[in-house]
Amino acid sequence: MNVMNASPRRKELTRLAAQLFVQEGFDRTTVRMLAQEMGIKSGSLFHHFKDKQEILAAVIEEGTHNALAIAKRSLDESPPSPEARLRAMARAHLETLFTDRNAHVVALFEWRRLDDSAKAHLSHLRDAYEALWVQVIEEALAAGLIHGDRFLISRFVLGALNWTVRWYDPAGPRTPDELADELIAMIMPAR
Amino acid sequence: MNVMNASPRRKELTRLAAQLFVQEGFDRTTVRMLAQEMGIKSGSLFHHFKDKQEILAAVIEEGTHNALAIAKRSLDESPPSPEARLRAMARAHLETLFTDRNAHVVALFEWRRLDDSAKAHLSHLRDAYEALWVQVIEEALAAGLIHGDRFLISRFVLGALNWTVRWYDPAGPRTPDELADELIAMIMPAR
DNA sequence: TGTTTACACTAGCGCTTGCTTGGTTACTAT
DNA sequence: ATAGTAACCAAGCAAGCGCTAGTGTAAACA
Repeated sequence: MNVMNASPRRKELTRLAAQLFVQEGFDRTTVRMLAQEMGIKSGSLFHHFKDKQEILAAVIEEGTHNALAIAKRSLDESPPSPEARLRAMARAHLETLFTDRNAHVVALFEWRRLDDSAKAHLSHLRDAYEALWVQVIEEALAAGLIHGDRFLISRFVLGALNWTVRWYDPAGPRTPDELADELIAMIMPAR
Repeated sequence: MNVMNASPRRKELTRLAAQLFVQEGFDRTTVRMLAQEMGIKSGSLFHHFKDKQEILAAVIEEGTHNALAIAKRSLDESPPSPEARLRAMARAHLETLFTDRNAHVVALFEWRRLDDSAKAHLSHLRDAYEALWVQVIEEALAAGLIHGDRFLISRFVLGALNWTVRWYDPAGPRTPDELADELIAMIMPAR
């Protein structure tokens, strides 16, 4: 088995797996389906991954890692005003949600299928991402842009954003950035 | 097989199935697990339901039906002001989400497992429910309580509300009604 | 040149899955 | 008493599942 996590072949396989997991769901995706999609036989799969679980973990890790990187970069490049930073986070969230869509849908809806050790490892990444949100929202609260409980707000906002994968079509008339701006406008009393 | 949809035995079985589907997910719940939970043998299950799919459809139909009934009743009993009606819808949504929690979690996260004919049948119920939301939001827009695109707002709000099943604990310090009120406050500029 | 490594293959094991079959029991209506 | 029906059970089938064992091959390395 290949232990090097960043093998380019493995990365490509992870991408294909994410697509199948979204189409069929993790449980319904068989190792034979995965192998066929990758152009190999099912036995060969286990040269790259220890077991099926590990494929799932690789998909989710990849997606969450990217989300964290994009959010940090966006915040760094954003003007320092609380409103700009709030907008930057919302835009970054939708950007990563729809460029890396497959991985994120898997992360959102197949999280429970991870075994305990994978969950423990990955929840650190996820918590780091949520912490960015709470921080930006705290700044917005302090500036009087919004009102309410910071955890409640971050969860409502994340819920609204994550739910977009269920209905939003990036090929439609509205860009992800516009979508993010509309949400920010919705929760900001002041104009 | 029992064709009478409202057989009391079948209703009880549906309730138990909902619980297992939430715990394990639809795919991971085997007919043997379902049967054991119900105190019968796996073969006997197919006296009550044509196949495993039909159990899922029964769970989702029951939940969606209740949600629609509760929302309609809440609107009837609400004062006629747009703000009161908006608040009533949000409260009704969380009320049904957490009294009928199992059925709704299944409806939200196992919808894709339904076959096409079941989807077609049940999406009518769901559309009727969403239409109530769009209507109430239209009234709030007309009254100047909120601003923006009505479909966008209803989807953001429903997303935020539905996502609560992932983090909210009804046994915690906040009641569902308070939660609903906080969300309404978040999207209403005027105080 | 000989050895290792990466990657793929064939073949199939042991197990679980949804579902069917044929029959039994208890109750109810005639 | 008789017939009908709802609810259940024991047994098991055919298909599919994740995964393993053992082998082949070509490139990279010593």
